[in-house]
Amino acid sequence: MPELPEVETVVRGLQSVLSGRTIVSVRLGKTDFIKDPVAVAELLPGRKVEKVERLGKFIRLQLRSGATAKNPEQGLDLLVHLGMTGWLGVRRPEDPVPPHTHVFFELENGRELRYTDIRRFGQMFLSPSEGIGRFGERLGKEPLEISAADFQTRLAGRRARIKAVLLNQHVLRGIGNIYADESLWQARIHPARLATRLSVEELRRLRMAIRNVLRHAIEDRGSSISNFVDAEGKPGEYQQRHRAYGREGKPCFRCGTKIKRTIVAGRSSHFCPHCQRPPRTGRGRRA
DNA sequence: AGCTCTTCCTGAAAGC
DNA sequence: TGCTTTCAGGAAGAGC
Repeated sequence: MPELPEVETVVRGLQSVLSGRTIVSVRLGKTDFIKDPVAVAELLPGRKVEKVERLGKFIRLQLRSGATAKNPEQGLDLLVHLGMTGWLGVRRPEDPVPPHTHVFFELENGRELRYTDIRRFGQMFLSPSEGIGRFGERLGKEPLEISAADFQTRLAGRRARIKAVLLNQHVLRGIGNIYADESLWQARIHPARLATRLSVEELRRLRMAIRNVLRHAIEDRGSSISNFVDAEGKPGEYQQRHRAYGREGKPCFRCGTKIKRTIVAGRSSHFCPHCQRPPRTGRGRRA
């Protein structure tokens, strides 16, 4: 499932093949995950992809139209969220089209930018480039960029369980269920702890764990769970380094205790019951 | 404010 | 064996 490292992997793959390319035409299949499909179909042809970047779990394609004296350049961005099963990549038109491919952008160099999404939990929408600042602010901070001081104040004020806080894209952007569990395991913090009860030292440890986990995951080109593959179709390898996620019943890499799985904040959560001590008022579990 | 539950969707895996 | 049910989860919205 695409989280920050997977989206970063896709974005890096897209940059080389998509930057400078112009969209010639648009073909759409199912459109229930697109906010304004008519606008996508009508406004994108003729626009050039200037830049590809990641905003949390969103992929941002910065598009520019051919500016004339009469028509000053109107910056437009296409934002794509891969949801659970989304894939975005460039193919040749003659390449086989996987099932559930719903968006085709024909490019001027004869290639095709395609969007495939089995479950259609993804999102696609347009935004004026000027509005992207406000969009980014609502999203919370990049976990690899946030300062230690900012991290402390943002998280310490939260009364929710730390797992819920990590998944909240308005606090930090880009962390999903896998990397929340992996980071909490590395920081030795139980997912059901209340964020506001974490010590300064624990918050420091958590920030470092998040940075460490995300950086290694990016190096490994993400985790291939749910058939994730990058923009070229290559799987990631970080799933081989998971220490908590998906390891229920297997020994903890630190102490050998069996990893447990419970529901915290409505999400399946994996942790070591020995290294990650539950809160005193311990709840937040269910069979 | 933040919790739980529900909805969206499909395919894999578990259950019978 | 083969059909049915459950589960997975990112995000948003309802209701409490």
